Amino acid sequence: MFWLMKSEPAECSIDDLAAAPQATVPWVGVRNYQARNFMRDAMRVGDGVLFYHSSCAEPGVAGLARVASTAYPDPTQFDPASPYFDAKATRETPRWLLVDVALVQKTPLLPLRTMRERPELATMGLLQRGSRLSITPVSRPEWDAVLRLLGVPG
DNA sequence: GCCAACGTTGGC
DNA sequence: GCCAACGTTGGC
Repeated sequence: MFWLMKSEPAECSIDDLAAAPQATVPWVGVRNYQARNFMRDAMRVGDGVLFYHSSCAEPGVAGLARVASTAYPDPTQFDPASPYFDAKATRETPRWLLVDVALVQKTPLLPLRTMRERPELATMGLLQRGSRLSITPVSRPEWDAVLRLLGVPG
């Protein structure tokens, strides 16, 4: 399958991902059940990921990545010092899961503005009215269309 | 900073 | 189970 995953570049940009050990980061901080369930139930190692920059000057797809692990507990939920701390989570019954995400390649930015202009992308979850989900599935045709716009060979 | 849209919480 | 209040997201 294919996915779009939002990251605030102030938190973890595509360059931060590239600079991480083995160009891989644990996708910490997801605190939405639907997004968690995608990671827990539907993601498979090797799935393609559109790495999206959100809440920034130039929102858009900034690179390609892949799912690099199965789901496991997000350690930040147990850390009282973390902004992602969840007092109701315990190590015995963790509430939040994550997957590791590995860089495939940085790309030229495909701006959100451009994506909205493209009819072939109109079905993307990201572009639906009121959509806020930080992880959304991407269909094969949507994936192919994005790669074409990025100038990346499929 | 604004605000629309959505998710969560908690009283009842 | 309902639903109002509140908090968050995220583009603009």
